[in-house]
Amino acid sequence: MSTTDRRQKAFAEREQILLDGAHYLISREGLLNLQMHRVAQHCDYSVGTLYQHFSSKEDMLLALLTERIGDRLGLFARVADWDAGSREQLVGLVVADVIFARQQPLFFHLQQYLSTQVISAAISEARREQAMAAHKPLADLFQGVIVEALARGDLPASGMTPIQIGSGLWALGEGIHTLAHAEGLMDAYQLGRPYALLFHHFHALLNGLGWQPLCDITDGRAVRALLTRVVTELFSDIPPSVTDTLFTDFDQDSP
Amino acid sequence: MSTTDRRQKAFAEREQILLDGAHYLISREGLLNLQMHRVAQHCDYSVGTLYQHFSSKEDMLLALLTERIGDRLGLFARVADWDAGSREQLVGLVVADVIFARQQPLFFHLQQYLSTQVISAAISEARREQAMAAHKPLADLFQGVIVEALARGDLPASGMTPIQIGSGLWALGEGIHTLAHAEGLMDAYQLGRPYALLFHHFHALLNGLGWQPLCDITDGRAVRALLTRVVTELFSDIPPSVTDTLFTDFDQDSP
DNA sequence: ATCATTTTTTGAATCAGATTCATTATCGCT
DNA sequence: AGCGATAATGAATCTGATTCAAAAAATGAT
Repeated sequence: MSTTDRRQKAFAEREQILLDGAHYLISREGLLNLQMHRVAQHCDYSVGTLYQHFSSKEDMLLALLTERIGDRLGLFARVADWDAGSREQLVGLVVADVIFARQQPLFFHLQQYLSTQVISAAISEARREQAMAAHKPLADLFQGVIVEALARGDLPASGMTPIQIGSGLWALGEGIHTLAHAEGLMDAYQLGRPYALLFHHFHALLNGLGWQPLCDITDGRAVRALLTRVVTELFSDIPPSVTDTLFTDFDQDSP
Repeated sequence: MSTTDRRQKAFAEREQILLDGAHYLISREGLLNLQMHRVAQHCDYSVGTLYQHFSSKEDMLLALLTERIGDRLGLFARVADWDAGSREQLVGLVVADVIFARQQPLFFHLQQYLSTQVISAAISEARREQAMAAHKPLADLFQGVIVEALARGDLPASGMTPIQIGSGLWALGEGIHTLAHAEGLMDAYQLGRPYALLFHHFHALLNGLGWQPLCDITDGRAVRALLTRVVTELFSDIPPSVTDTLFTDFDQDSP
């Protein structure tokens, strides 16, 4: 067994090296220009070895994506451990999401690329399951906030499951990311900073779901005050250049 | 120049033939298996001729996508001509969107595929502008409903532009499409029919924005009644198998 | 109608880059 | 050291998009 163990460990280590190499190359030359033989070359392994780890290029990219989910979860976990109301926590999750989107734009490009039917066809079942499993804690965490809101009575009971309730909120965030990343769209329609819009609509949706305490969305200052609180209490270590995106645009000078 | 005119016309006609051929092949063998030489072959032209029309495969696919926007607009236009309140009209637009998504799943796959940064790099500027321009009437129509709602006082004025108000609604729809199309996601989290969820959250968001008249989202019957009205008044010609998706799931047996 | 000129079409050849697999090297063991 | 077993290698293969030199067709002046 010892032999097998050692081998497995070495194998896992090498996989890490390969993924790091791929990440490095993408960050230097872009996703579009990533070539398998260059990854192998960069890591001083042969192409064949690369294919010992990944069944295809797409498979490798999904592994890269899956790796990052941990970082995302780290940001989310801060929110879960935070002593605050369920509504604040949700806003905290959205802030975490936006911070992550800014810190790791590659993650979103990969996600977008790999979830395309055309591309996802080339991914092995095992790798897909691994990705699903890695997402699980994240979904659980999100669901946990909703379950607790129901338990506390912040949110009126309905016939819907917590996940169904959450799906709208999730979809809204996902949709804003899509708009934000769509080439030329933001400029064409002068949408300003998409993430400022996100918070506005997020609160509107929460209000519409009857999530207590309600928030006056016409009061831009109140919305911003909550964001500031989230940032100072949870994300004070994140560079301001990243958290800046959160702060407004369209209602900068409202009362 | 009669000669030039005639040539241009013939050229445009051939482009149509090529696009139809591509569409036919995709519908038979899937987007994944589309090959340029097969398109040429199928239409009895040479590969070189194909490239006279499209600068790359992706360019051709965007042309195919752009072509369909007209169909989408057709569904949307019915709603714009409909004599109803602004809130009903918005729901009508969402219904149109969902019908289109079911009728032309290829549209969404293409949209998803082509908006990927990796892929969109291979598209000519001219084609991109053409696609943008084709989208314009659709955006205008959507914006028109919001402008009128503001004018009628159905929606409280805020510092936001109509498009900014609409962006949340649009993002929600876009996000639900994304979830609906993500491989395995709906099953993994038992979300049921995504489009039933969409209407629930859509009304919640409208309520949260203060869009009059408010709708009691706990009353599943009322939500469904409005959908039925939209379908019978605007989309009675659409096969029930398509409009079925609209009708719920999670609150089927609520009071 | 003929022919020189321009424009269009053609498809075999090229090219890029992912993937394979026969060969070579390494390992663990006796 | 020698013997399988296991892993690594990278040149060769394969797929499929794209190009471009040559052939064909259209134009229009004589």
